Amino acid sequence: MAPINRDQKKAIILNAACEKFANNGYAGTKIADIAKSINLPKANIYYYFDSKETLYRSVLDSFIQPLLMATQPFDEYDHPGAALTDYIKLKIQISKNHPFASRVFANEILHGAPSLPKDIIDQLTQQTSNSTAKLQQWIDRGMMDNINPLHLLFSLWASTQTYADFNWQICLHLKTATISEDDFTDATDTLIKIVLKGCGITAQEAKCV
Amino acid sequence: MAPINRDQKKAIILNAACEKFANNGYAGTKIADIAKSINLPKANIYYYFDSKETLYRSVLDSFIQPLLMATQPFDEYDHPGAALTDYIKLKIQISKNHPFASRVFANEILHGAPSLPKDIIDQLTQQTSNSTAKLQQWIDRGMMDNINPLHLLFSLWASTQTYADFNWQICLHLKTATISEDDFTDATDTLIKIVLKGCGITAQEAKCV
DNA sequence: TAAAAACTTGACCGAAAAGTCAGCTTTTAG
DNA sequence: CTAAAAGCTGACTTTTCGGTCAAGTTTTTA
Repeated sequence: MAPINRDQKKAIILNAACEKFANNGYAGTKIADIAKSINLPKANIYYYFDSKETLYRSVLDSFIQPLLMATQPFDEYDHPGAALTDYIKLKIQISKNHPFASRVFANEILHGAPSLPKDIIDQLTQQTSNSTAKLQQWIDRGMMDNINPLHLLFSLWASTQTYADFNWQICLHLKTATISEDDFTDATDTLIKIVLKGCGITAQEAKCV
Repeated sequence: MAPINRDQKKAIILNAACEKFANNGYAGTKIADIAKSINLPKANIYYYFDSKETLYRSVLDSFIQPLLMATQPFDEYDHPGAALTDYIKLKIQISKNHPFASRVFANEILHGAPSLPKDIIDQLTQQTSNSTAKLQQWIDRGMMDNINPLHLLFSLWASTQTYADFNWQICLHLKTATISEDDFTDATDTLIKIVLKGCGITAQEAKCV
């Protein structure tokens, strides 16, 4: 018989929980449903996770790492075209690769982040400060138009995350059951085109992700 | 004693419900909490609304009208600059004026629109078709760059709604308790600037809302 | 191979919350 | 003025669901 490792099994439960939390929210999700979706008795879930809250927090936690990675282009490049191009690509990749976790996180923010640990909030705040500082620097050096950096970021977050968060709506209008590879490419290209030109960024030399 | 009008009282309950649903989601909201927030006994809520589901549906319903109004600029103008300028202004106004209902609606979409009536979905689909057709027309007439109209709309929706939906996050980074009038102005101006220039739209003659 | 450790689960418990209702008060109609 | 209609609510019922546990089985260890 396949020797199931404890961490592997926790990961299986975590994945199932992630999808359920994404589809139904925290309060709308029953532990029994998570269990049933992977053919486990409810009590078995409790052998691996202390409580519903712990399980939910673990799901949130699993998304923090990818989330924090995305700002890398702002550190890596000293050119707004390169940085924004890669940033948009990365953020849309996250929507594509973590559709459920993205929605759990979105749901969390939507409701005022009641379960988001303070240290994570601090890290996100710090990152945003760094990114806006970098943008302001580029503006000051005449490398891009005088665009409010924070509101630019808000737009980028919203426009990229929307492909995960409001997946239902996207699929409705794209008349498809799931967003295709091509659609993600279209989304990325369109956004990059609008944002670079819209910010008056000319030469770009992105490395491409 | 003040003669309580039935519709007025229903509206009061609806407002209270809207805020609670926005903050806690459908499953996370207790009828007793809605009642307590306006100092009514729970049973009184049930005198005006058959069930929690009915009340929730009514909240959703109340947001459909403002939502459908927003596309007016696409019918009213035959110039992408004018239309997009007013559209962005209108959409951000909605985030400002209906912060709770916006979030209830966002939550509904986030979870795959389980309670959205089919006829509303059809209306939204139809509107989107009209808007993208208009955009395509402007592109064909050389009035703007060849931008994928649907993805442009997705970005506009996301970027404008984010001020209501992810209000917590916006306030966190703006370091404020509530988004100020000036912040909304900044948001609007920034978005309009990026989008018009980003779409290669030159002359604009918006009426301003 | 035996004892300990790890894992599994059906049955149960208690709290929470949706929804009901009988009986009350207030308002309205004639 | 009175009877009916409308409005109100405390107390109750019912169901659902998070969480527990005792009694197992399987795996590991020595």
